[in-house]
Amino acid sequence: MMELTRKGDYAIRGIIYLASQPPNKISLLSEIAAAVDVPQTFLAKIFQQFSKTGIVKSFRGTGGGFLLAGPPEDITLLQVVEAVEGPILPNRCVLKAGECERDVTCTVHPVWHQVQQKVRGILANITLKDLAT
Amino acid sequence: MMELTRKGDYAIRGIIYLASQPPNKISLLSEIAAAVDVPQTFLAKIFQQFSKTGIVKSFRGTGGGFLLAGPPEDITLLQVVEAVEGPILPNRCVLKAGECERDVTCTVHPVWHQVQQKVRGILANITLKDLAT
DNA sequence: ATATAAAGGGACCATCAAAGTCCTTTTAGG
DNA sequence: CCTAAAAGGACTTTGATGGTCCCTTTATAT
Repeated sequence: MMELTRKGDYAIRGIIYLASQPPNKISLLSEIAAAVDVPQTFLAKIFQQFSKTGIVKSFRGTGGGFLLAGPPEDITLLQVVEAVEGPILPNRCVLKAGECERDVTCTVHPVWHQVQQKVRGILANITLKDLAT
Repeated sequence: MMELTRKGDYAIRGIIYLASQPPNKISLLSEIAAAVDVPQTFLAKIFQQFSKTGIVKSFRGTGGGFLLAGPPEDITLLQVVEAVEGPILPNRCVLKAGECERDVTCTVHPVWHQVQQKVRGILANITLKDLAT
């Protein structure tokens, strides 16, 4: 359980590639996809999400491509993962009150909350600088 | 991401019910299913897994049913979750070397390992006694 | 011995999200 | 205005999740 999806996996690989490039070097999607061995069309979707959440910048047309939106040390693994996988919610009832019918009496609730906090803490402490080669 | 499946959710509810019963009181599957509001046939599968991993004892025939295999304070949430959901593996490459093509060079690997350790630690610290009402 | 009450187990089905493809549109440069 | 890129929508495929059904085994009670 608690497995990262393939999408998350690809996302991390792709953005680490970006982070490993010389600063301001624009990378083509085709280039990234080939380098990290991910289907280009699928990676495209992933980078669109990156672009929307603002952790990468994209440029269209000739000479276009992708660029990290900030220095690698400012982008955390948490941001990357949550950008494509959504928020980290070990159990449906962790955040959204009301989603858990057993709401008030749920003794397990605080445990999942603790898990969530710990995991987010770990991921928030790792930056792309730590991960880039 | 990192969501518990419904199976895991049901499993926890079911076993907490057991843990909340008087010691040595045998509970029927039908009774548990009704109490925790889970389809009985589905819960049956879950308790079969519990039975296999040895955290509950089952008795067949008239007067049969289920019983916690030990005192609630000896059964951890980790055992319960892993019994039905399998081991906690945030990323495919965490445990099984070789499953990760990028093996040796994978800088993310240690991060997932850390996540795994923390989560297991939290869950291993919670027993059914803590959770039962 | 036989009827009955339970769990065990296998096969099966439905639904939904993950994973991936394809095609058209928009944007920018040469 | 042609070409190179990303953006975006629609679609398909695949597999896991969630769940049902039915038959078998085991045990008890009459």
